[in-house]
This record gives sequence, C-alpha cells and structure tokens, in this order.
Amino acid sequence: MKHHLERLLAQAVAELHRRGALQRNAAGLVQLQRTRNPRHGDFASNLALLLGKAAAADPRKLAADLIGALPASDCVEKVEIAGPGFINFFVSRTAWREVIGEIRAAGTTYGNSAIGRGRAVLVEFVSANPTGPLHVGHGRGAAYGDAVARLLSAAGYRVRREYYINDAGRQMDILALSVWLRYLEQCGATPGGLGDAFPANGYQGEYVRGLAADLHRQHGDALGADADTAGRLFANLPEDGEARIDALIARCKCALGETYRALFDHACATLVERIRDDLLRFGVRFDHWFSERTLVEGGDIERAIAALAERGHIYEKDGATWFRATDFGDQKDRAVLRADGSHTYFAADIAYHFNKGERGFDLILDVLGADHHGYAGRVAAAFEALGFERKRLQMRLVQFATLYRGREKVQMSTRTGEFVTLQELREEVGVDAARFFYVSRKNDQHMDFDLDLARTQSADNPVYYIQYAHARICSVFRQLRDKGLPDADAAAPDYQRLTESGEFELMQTLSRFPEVVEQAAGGFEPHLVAYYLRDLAHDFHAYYNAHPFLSSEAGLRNARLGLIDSVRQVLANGLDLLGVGAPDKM
RNA sequence: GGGCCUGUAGCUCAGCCGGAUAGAGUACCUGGCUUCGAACCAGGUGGUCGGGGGUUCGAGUCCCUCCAGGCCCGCCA
Repeated sequence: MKHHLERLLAQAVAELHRRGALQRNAAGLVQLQRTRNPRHGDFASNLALLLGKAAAADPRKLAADLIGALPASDCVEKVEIAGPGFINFFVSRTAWREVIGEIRAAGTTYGNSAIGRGRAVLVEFVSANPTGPLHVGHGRGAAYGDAVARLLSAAGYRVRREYYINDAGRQMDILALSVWLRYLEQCGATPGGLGDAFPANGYQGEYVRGLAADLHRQHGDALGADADTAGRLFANLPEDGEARIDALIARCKCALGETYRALFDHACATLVERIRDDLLRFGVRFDHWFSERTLVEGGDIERAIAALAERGHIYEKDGATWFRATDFGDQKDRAVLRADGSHTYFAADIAYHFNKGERGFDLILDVLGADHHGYAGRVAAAFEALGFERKRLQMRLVQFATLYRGREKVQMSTRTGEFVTLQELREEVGVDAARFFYVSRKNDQHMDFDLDLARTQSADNPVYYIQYAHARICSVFRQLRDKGLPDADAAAPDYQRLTESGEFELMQTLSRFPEVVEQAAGGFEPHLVAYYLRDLAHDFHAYYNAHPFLSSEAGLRNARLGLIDSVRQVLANGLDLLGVGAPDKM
C-alpha cells in the first residue's frame, strides 16, 4: 500500500519535471509517512515542503501541482493539502480490505521482501570463548544476532551464521591448566585438595571439576603426576598472579609433554559441544563454527600481516611489529607481533577478517559485546587497510544486560564461576520469554534484567500477550469446528461485509507488517518487530472484546474469520522472525 | 585525559531520512464475563523529552556546550 502510493507520487514528480514545472526529477525524495491523526488521512508526504525549500517556491502551490499530476488510482479515496504543504492521502476502504486476501495468499511468506536482492551476508555472533558455559550476557547476543539473521533472510539476503571459536589463546591454556589441577585432585596427588594453592585467576567454576572427573574416568591416573612432582608444582612460583599462572601452565605442559594437547582438546571440544547444544536449545543454529586455531596453524596470520605489509601499513618498533591503524581512523597503532615473535589476539582477528573479506560476502556483520567496542575501530581499520571496502563490514554492539536479583546486582565472572548460565535462564523463564525480552530493546540500550521479576511476573511478559492473541484465534477456529459450522473458506469470503472501525484498524496494522520487516532488517533492529507485534495483538484483543466472530450469519462470520485468520498469520510470521513460538493453545 | 553508548510519565522503554496535539507497558483509580479463552477489554490520573544555546516554515530527532550514568582505552584474550 505504502509503496503503491509512493510510486504514484514519484510519477507525479516525473510528470511535473517533464512539463518543466520542476527543475530536477526529485523522485528520490519521495517519502510517505503513516499519520498519527486520522484527520490527516492514512498517509502523508512532506514532499512539497522539501521541494519548496530547494526551489524557494510556495509549498502549498507545489502540493496542488503534485496532486494535479497524480495518476488515478482505485486505492485513493481523496487527497488533501494541509498545514504548510503536507499532502494527505485517504485510502479507500476497498483498498484496505485487499490486505486480508494478500496475507492469506502469501501465508508464511507475508512480510518477506526482495530488498536484499539475493546478496550474501555473513552474520557472526555470540563467539564466546569456550572457557565455560554461556551465561545470560551471551544470551542477548544470541537472541539479537539470530533475530537479525532471520530478518535478513526475510528481506531477501542469503544469510550465513558463524561462530568464531577462540580456541588458540592463553585463556584456553589457563582453562587446560585449571582442568589439570582439578584432575590432580581426583588422582589424590594433592591430599585434601588444592585449597588456596589453586590460582585465583584460574577458572574456578564447578564445570572445571566436571571436566576433570571425565578425564579421570577415561584415563585413570595416567595423566597425573606423582606426589613429588605435584609437590614441586607449586614450589618457587612468582608472586605476581599473571606470571604465576603462566609458570604453572609451563610446568603443566612440561609434566604432560605430548598429552597436554589431548587435555587441551578434550576441554575445548567438550565446552564447544556444550555451547552448541545450549544454543540449539535456545533456538539458535550456526552454519559454521570457525576455529581460530585453523588460522594459526594454516599460516593465515602470516599471510594477513604480509598483505598489510605489502600495502605499507606495517612497521617495526621496540622489536615488535605494528599495524599503522591511525592511518585508518583508529586511536593508536596496534601491535600484531610481540618482541618474542608470537602474534597478538588482534593479529588473529585481522586474519579472520581477511578470511571473511576474501570469502566474497556482500555484507559482513559482526555482533559484538559492548566491552569490545574499543576493539571495533581497529578491526574496521585493518579491514580497510587490507583493501576491502569499509562499508562491507558492519558492526553492531550489544550492550550488557545487568542482572539483578531483586535489588541486588548479580556480579558475573567466568573465572570465578559466579554467573547465571543461559541454561539456568532458559529453565527459569523459558526460551520464548527470554528471547522476546532480549530483543525487545534496542541493541545499544543498556538493559536491566531482574531475575526474580522475570520468574515471578512471567505472566505479565508481553510475549504471553502476543502468544495469547495467537492462541485465542486458534481457539476460535476450534470452536467453529466444534459447533459444526462450515469452513470459513467454503465460499470465498466477501470482505465488503467488514465495516467496523476496529476492523479497519486491524487491516491498517496488518498492512504495516512488510514495512516493519523491511525497516527492521535494513537497520538490524529486531525490536521494531517486537513492538509491532504488541500493537497488532492489542488491536486484535480490542476487536475480540467488541465483536463476536461466530455470528450465526454466515457471510459476516466468514469475512470476520478471514480477517482474524490473517491476524493469526502475521502474528506467527512476526514471532518466528524473533525465534519465538506461536502456540495454538496455552 | 581520550573514545563509544545512554538520559523521554513514579518505574521499564518506543518514537521510522526533522513533520502536524510526544506514545506503549507497568503502577495507581473507575468500570466490563450467564455469550467465540478475563493471560483480555474500555476509560482516567501522570511529561520543562537531562540543562543551556544554535540551525528553520517546523527539533525528542540535526549542530555546539555543560551535567549525570554505563563501558572501553595492554607487546591480555
């Protein structure tokens, strides 16, 4: 509907231009807006105001000329000039009624568009280090990234979801060490347990003991150390915490030799598998799990640095190798190779984005936690420095959800093991409620998540309000069958029978859905869909309370059933875009 | 010190490329089930859009400045 009217306006502009009444063909300026006030019609355009400004002409006269040049259309009841030069469109009732047939014909594809033109897009999200289970902070990135991916698919993009596994860094060594130390406890090599000897900056979560127990079941004491070795393990360690844990890692590698790799791999693979399973239960499926280690072992980091060097963006200083990020708008230059020749975390990410760029995606979207925002600038800088078009790489930051239990703020740290896992959240509030809550705020909006409230007030969650509308409609159709009434579509419904204002409000809201999806996809803003669905559910519930559907008069009944069936369809389509279910009954 | 995000009703938040009288939920008040599901609906109370200046036909929206909160600023990952 909106696009149709926009085309009419664009034709009017072209016509005026052809007649010489307009300096330039400003069809690109055409924009329509849904009105807030019904007295302003259904759609309004400020086109004459914009053109009047550019041409120093009287906007009201321009508006009159535009209206005069407007092609005839059955959709348009009347067109008016208002205020300083707005053009107000009043859409005919017949045109509104057509949306019902459109929706029912399109079914699950209603709302889809082709604005993506089949372009390939890579969406990378979550990408949490496999050093522990996912927690509620990761949940937001998962819900957001997946909803964006669904939106982009609906908008005609070819979408690939990817998870980047940081399986090569020091954090993973710390994890492996932590598991080994717990394993030594299992072997009885450290009588009474490690107590205070366990490094404070190691991973202290209970799941580490679980991994150690797995190892002990599989290997017995074979990966252990005798009491003497275990005793020497903690002798003469550096005072400093970071140096201390690095020394422990070195001793662990030394004690285990080649089997260190097996320990490391077991911990990593187990946690990745757990994360994958966790996300699947959350309704999120990735197409590809990209391992950082494949970059390291495949020589991709050297290649990426060489590519930067070839373009003159690399220099040496203090024995280290630097990327001149400041040439690309970053705050400071960044090290890629340390003085000892090892690569930095950033170097691996340059290689990863080099790889992403070379895979030929038209659009690359990184969904990052807000704590990585300082990091976004340097990645974008490197991407451009590698010769890629900067616009191809888009980043969206997801702000943290601050957790509360009542008034109390919940502190979270993977290392100390104090966190609420995604699994616990799922079990407490359910997938649908959690996902809807996560995406019902803008990604860059800080979020307070009160766990007590989420649990006790789950019935007040807007998601139930929307799902209830869907279930209610399904229930009406069940009633129809129970009463032995004929199928609503036995004869083609005559929607001319719909004349109530509540019915036209519903049709208008229904017709907005494709616009909402388009806008939400274009701006990576799933929250728009969440707000839209609440509006639609509200219009439906109001209609439900005002008018009976199962009227004894078949013509009116079938028309109304057709209308609410299209509401059901749009509710289901919208919820699906957010990864939320649309139950038949609740 | 620098950078990013945020500031809209008591609370939690929307507000599309600047558009007409700033909207929801929640809380509070008043009504509505003998009838398709009351997890619902109707009505009401509630606003200096953080402060100040600027741009213009028009500013919650753009620019400048100040204030407040969150996060980040390593040859860690």
